[in-house]
Amino acid sequence: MTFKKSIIIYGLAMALLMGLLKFFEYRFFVRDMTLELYLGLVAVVFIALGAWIGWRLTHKKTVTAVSIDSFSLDADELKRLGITKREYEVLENIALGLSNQEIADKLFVSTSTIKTHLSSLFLKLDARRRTQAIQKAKELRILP
Amino acid sequence: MTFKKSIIIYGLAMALLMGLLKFFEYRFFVRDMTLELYLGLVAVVFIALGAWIGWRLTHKKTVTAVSIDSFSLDADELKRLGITKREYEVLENIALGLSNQEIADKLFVSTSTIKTHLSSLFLKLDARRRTQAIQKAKELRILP
DNA sequence: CGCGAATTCATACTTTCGGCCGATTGTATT
DNA sequence: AATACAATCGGCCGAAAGTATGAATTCGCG
Repeated sequence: MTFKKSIIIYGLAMALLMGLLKFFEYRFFVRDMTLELYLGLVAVVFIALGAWIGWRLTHKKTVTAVSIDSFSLDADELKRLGITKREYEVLENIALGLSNQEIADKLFVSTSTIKTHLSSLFLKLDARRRTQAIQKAKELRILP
Repeated sequence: MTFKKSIIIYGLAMALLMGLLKFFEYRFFVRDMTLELYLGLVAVVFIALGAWIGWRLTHKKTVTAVSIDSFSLDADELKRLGITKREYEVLENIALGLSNQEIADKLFVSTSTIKTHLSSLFLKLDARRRTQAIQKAKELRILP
């Protein structure tokens, strides 16, 4: 459904571009436009199209996700805070209301490990309690 | 750091592309390659570059601003669950990440009272931990 | 007024959390 | 090889959270 639609849209866009190409080609021969300028125009147009396609392809999913829960993780914020994958997993799970033991079982590690990850998280989020960590994470938009 | 790196990478890619452009231009004049073929090549290359840039730019950091926090407290739900005013105040404050002591100070009562309210809340929300209570309250849309 | 619900508090007890150590392993990076 | 970091685990200890129980108030409402 969505895929077919995309194909059609991209096809139409391509056709339009090809038309533009021909148009410019015509002007090229008529007005003796310089080759460099012509190429520059083509390059700019196609780089824009490419960027647009890239954006569409990678943002399709995000857009639908947004309509569902209006949340998209900001990976930069995570990097800025130095929060690792494993730490983030623990963060997600305390936000679900799980205890250290439950998270340990879920992630197949010991509670000691969970505690270590939590301690790191508290440092990085400047929190003293798990509830505070959840709150701050939501403010920073790294949790829904 | 990462930003600067990106700039450099993009710059190098651009330079490379420009070199290719010149190379093809040269071949165009020498070998009398058809204009269409030349343009096609340019188009393909730049569309690829554009797609790549688009992918990089959007995949790196997912920024989604939209979310018109439309939260309206459902008083009916509170009544249905039998949650009292005071209990709800405590619920709000644990969601802010406060400790029992902090809530007690804020509401001018003792921690014993906070604990009592929390126990009632846990019963009514079917939770065993404050984090779980917060999670369930959000699911029930009685907390933003 | 009197009844029930809400709010308050306390004491004793168990469980969970969090801080503060230290340690090992594996994986990149240099 | 050396350095850095992520991920793992453990012990100890005090603080916080949560359970159970009982009881004293205050407040709304018929």
